Amino acid sequence: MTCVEQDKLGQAFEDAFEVLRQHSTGDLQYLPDYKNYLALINHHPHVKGNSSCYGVLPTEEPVYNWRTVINSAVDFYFEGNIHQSLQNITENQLVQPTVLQQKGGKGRKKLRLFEYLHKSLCNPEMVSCFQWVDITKGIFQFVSKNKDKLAELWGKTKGNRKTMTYQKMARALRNYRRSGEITKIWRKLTYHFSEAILQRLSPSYFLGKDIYYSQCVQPDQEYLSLNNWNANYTYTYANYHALNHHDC
DNA sequence: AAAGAAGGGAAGATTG
DNA sequence: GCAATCTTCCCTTCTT
Repeated sequence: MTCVEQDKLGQAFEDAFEVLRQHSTGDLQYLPDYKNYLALINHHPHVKGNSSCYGVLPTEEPVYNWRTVINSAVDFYFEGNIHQSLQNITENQLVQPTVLQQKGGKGRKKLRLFEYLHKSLCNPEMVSCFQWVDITKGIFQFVSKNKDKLAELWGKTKGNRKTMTYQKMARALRNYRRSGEITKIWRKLTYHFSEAILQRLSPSYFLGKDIYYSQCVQPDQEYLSLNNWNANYTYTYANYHALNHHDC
């Protein structure tokens, strides 16, 4: 991203915030998120968000939701990206290679549901099915409309006889409560990876990075209205993840 | 009232 | 054979 382009994006944000200032009901305490977002882009100019990610998501938030404004700005800047719906993704892109990973060279281990979910959460193609709410705390949320699609893919990955549904997958998730690997939190369709699972599955370099917000969403906010932000956020993270891996 | 989401008991299936 | 890990079915309760 050149300086001129950064200026343009910055200007788009400023314009968007000016609109927000004129219409909001005082939600501007979240301005630091915008700054962090810019910091990420500035610090890693080859990483950029993809506005197309949120084309498939529900748009039920108020017009002047601050995140909507931010995303509008990003969308404006990155215009030209083409919406890629779930229908356009081939099955090969979505279905993970069947089961099994090597473990220390001693035999194979079955792919577990939480591993599949965590892996899929880092796949930008899956934002229409579920997404991070707070990536550093391991909180994620299913998208009501496409949650069964994700379950179906999980079922296919496992090679189940019958079609997997969200209801059945949620039953498996409830079983995780006993082991504590994944717990349900009070929000609709929202779950939480345990610290131990996160440490096991998350890239270690990620956990220490302060460019990621310690909290994407304030507790009293409506998670369901954050799809746009999270879609872009997830996509940006995925790019960052890939590039970091490459750099290392 | 209806639909969706959530919780859980119980039995079955698969796998290491 | 056994334990772990789901999967499947079904019922109830709660929320929107």
